[in-house]
Amino acid sequence: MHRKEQLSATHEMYLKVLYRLGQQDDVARVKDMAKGLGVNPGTVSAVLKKLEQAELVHHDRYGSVTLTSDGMAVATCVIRRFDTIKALLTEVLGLDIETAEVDACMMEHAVSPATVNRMERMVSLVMAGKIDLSALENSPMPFDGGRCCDCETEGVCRAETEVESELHS
Amino acid sequence: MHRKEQLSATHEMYLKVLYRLGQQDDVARVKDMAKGLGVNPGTVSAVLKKLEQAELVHHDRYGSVTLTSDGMAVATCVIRRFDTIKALLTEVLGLDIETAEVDACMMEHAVSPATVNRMERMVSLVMAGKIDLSALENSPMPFDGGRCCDCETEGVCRAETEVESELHS
DNA sequence: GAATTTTGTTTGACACATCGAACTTTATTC
DNA sequence: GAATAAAGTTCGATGTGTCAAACAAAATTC
Repeated sequence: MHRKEQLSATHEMYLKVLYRLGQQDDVARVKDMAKGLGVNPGTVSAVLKKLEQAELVHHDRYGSVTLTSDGMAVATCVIRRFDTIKALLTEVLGLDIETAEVDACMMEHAVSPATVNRMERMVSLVMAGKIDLSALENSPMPFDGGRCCDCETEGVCRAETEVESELHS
Repeated sequence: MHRKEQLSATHEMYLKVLYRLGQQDDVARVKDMAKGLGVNPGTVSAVLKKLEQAELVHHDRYGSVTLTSDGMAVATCVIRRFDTIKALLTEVLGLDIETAEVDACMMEHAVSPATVNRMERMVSLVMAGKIDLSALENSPMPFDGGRCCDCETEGVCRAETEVESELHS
């Protein structure tokens, strides 16, 4: 995998959704991708064209869409990032699953390999009971008034524009 | 701070850079922002226009640029996110500062308030010595061959397109 | 197997963030 | 204070990701 030019977050999402669709149903359709991405079918057509040029998918006109092996490699990489971040947020930091999924879906496009590796390591040690996080459970939430981000109860404010489009999972 | 429509990552970056410039020099100039963002001055002019409409900055034509109080609130929020994520990556996960800064700069636009709060809590407990991470230091890196992301030694591969433009700090 | 419905594509438009180049203001220098 | 330099703005263009609407192909139904 020596893909020099970084893929956009968008392209990564398309590949991820495609991968997931391939897992549940056997074939993926434009319609399903559009639904999964919360996006217009016309948009999917357009993006698929680029993805095909990059040899990440192939797509029979009016037919099904599948990942190439390169596309598959990228997709599994993105999914690994997602899973790792989600696990970190839930298992280590104690966030609820919904918030964790929304955030992981945005963060998955922003982490370097080194970071993912460290996160993964942390998660596995915590889950193996080798790191004691009881201090975290008992500590109070940080709260000091004036900060715009202190709205833990509202939780998903940053994500709420995102929620209706079902990009995440 | 009830800002319903989410700001773009770009706008957040502009505000953050502006804040930092305001700290070191007293006045911020378009030139400085352009430099700090790795972007053309014309672009700064254009974006500033939007930011001014959103009442996040004011900008005297051909003159200096300053944050409004709303802009200041957003900027400090973004910076808090950056600092928190950076601290998590270095203090908790043990990443080097360079990688942590690059990643934090991308992730700062992708985390919900709830997540930042949890991260902050975690960081402060670790730094206060209330959580023992020695298991992490001694554990081997995850490595299982076929994965595209297993390139810890190259570290910043995902970020390297980003590095030359000095967006991060 | 013709009509209808569903699915997919194309087209034209838009917003965003960007550039480079032409132009305008402001600042500096002589 | 006129000439020059530096900083800022505007303009036209580009690429990306998106939409809605018009159109085309495939699938379903009768």
